[in-house]
Amino acid sequence: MYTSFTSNVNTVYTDPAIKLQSIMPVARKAYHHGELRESLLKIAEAQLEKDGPSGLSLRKLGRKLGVSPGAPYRHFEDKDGLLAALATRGFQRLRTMMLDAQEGAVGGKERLRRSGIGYLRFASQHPELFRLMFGWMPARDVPELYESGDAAFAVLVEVLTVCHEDGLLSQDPLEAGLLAWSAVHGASFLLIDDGLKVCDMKPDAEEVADRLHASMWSGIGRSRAQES
Amino acid sequence: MYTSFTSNVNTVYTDPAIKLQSIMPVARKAYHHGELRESLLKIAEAQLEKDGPSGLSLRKLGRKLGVSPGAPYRHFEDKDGLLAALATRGFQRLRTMMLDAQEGAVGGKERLRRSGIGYLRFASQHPELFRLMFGWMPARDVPELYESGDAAFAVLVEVLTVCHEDGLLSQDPLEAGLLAWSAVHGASFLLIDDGLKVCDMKPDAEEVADRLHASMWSGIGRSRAQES
DNA sequence: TGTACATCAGTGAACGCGCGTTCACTGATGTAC
DNA sequence: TGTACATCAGTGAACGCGCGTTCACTGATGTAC
Repeated sequence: MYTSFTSNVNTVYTDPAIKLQSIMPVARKAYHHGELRESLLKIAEAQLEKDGPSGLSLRKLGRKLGVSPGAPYRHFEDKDGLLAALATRGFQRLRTMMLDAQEGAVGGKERLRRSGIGYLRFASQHPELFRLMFGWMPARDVPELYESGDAAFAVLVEVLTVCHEDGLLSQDPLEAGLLAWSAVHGASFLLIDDGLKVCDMKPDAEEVADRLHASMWSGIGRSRAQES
Repeated sequence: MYTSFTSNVNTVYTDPAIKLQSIMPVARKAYHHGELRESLLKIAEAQLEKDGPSGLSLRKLGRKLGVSPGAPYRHFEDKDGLLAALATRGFQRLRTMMLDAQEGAVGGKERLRRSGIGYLRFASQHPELFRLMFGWMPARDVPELYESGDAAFAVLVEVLTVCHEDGLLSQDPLEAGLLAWSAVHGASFLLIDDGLKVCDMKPDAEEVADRLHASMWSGIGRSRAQES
C-alpha cells in the first residue's frame, strides 16, 4: 500500500492527472465500486439494527453507498435475496459465537453453559438480525439458509451428545435439547424485547445464561431427597 | 331487528324508496358504519395473520370495510395506535387462554403445566400477533400495553407462588419463573418458526408443553442418587 | 311529540413520499492472441 | 508489450404502486327544550 502510494507520487511531475487521483482517492468516484456486495451486506445489517426491517430498502442502501438504485441488482436477485444472505450469515456467526464461547472449556456441562452465553450474547448484540433469522421466511426457497440454521443448532446437539456420553444426562440428548434450546431461545427474545424487567433482572447475557443453566440442570422441582 | 324489518315492509305501498332500502339492506350503504373500531381491529388481525406486519395498512383495512381512507383516523390516532390496540388485546387474550387452560386443575404443578399449554396454544393459533406483541414497540408510550403484558406474566408468577407455598419448588418462584417463561416463550417461537423440525418434533402445542414441563421440573442433569 | 342544534362519524380528493424493479446505456476490466 | 473484444458492474431515468395522513365537507345521531 505505502510503496504503491510513493511510486504514484514519483509520477506526479510527468502527469498531473495521476497526481490528483493518487492524492485524493476518496473524492474520485470510481465507476466500479469493487466490493459492492460486501458493502451492501454490511450497511444493510447496520440499517436493520438501526431502524428495524421496515427501515431497510435497497434504494436507501444504494444511496448510502453512493451508488445508483439499480446497482444492488447486480449482486442480489431482489430484496428477498439480500435478506436471505443477511440471515444466512447471521446463522453462521451465531454458530461461530457459540463455538468461540466454548473455547478452553472442559466437560460437557461447562461447554453447554458457555454455548448458552454465546447464544444470548449474539441475540443481545444483534437483536434485529436475530429476529430476522428466526421470524422471517423468504418467498423463494434458499437452501443455504436452512443449512446454516441447522449448523447452528448442531452445535447444541453436539455438546449435549458429549454430556450424554459422559453419563451426565438424565434423558435423551434431543429431549434435553428441546428444553435447552427453548430456554436459551426464549430468554434471548425476552432479553432483546425488554421482557426480563418483569423478572427483576438486568439484561445481562452472561447472568441470564448462568441462571438458566443452573435451573435447567437441576430442575425447578424439589426432589424426594430434598423433601423434609 | 325482525320487527323493524316488517314494519318497514308495511310502508312499502306508500313509499317505494323505502321498499328498496328495506329489501336490500346490504346494498344500501349506511353513512355511519356503526362498529368501525371493532371491525377494524378484527379485520386487522386477520390481515396481520395472513400477510404479516408489512401487509397491514390502514388504507387496505378501510377498503376491505368499504370505508374511506380517512375513516380509521376517527378511532385511532395513527397506525401505531391500531397496532398498540391489537397487541394490548393480544396480551389480554393470552392471559385468558392461560387461565382457561388451568380450569379444573388441582395443584400448582398441574396448573403450571396447563398454563404452558395455554401459552403455546395461543402462539400457535396467532403467530403473527404473538410476534407483534413481543417484537414490536410503539414509538409513543402506551401504558395499557405494558399493563396487559405484565398481567399475562402475572399468571405465571401466581402459579409458581402456589407451587412455592406448597413446598414443591427447589428455588425462589422468580428464579423458577425465569426458566419456565423462557422455555415456554422460546418453544412458542420455535413452534411458529418451524424450528422444532430439527428436534424431530411435530409442532403440537400440547406435546411440546408436556415434554418441556417434565424436563424442566426434574432437570436434565443426572442427580447423585441416579449415578450408578 | 316536534323542533333546533351541537356533536359525531363518516367522505373523497389531495399531498408528498419512498419503494421495488426494469431497461437501454456506458465505462472499466480481463483475456486471447 | 500492445491491441481487439467480450464480459461485467455500474448509471440514471422511468414505471407504477400503495402508503400515511390531512382537510374541508356532509350526513346521521343524540339531546335539550
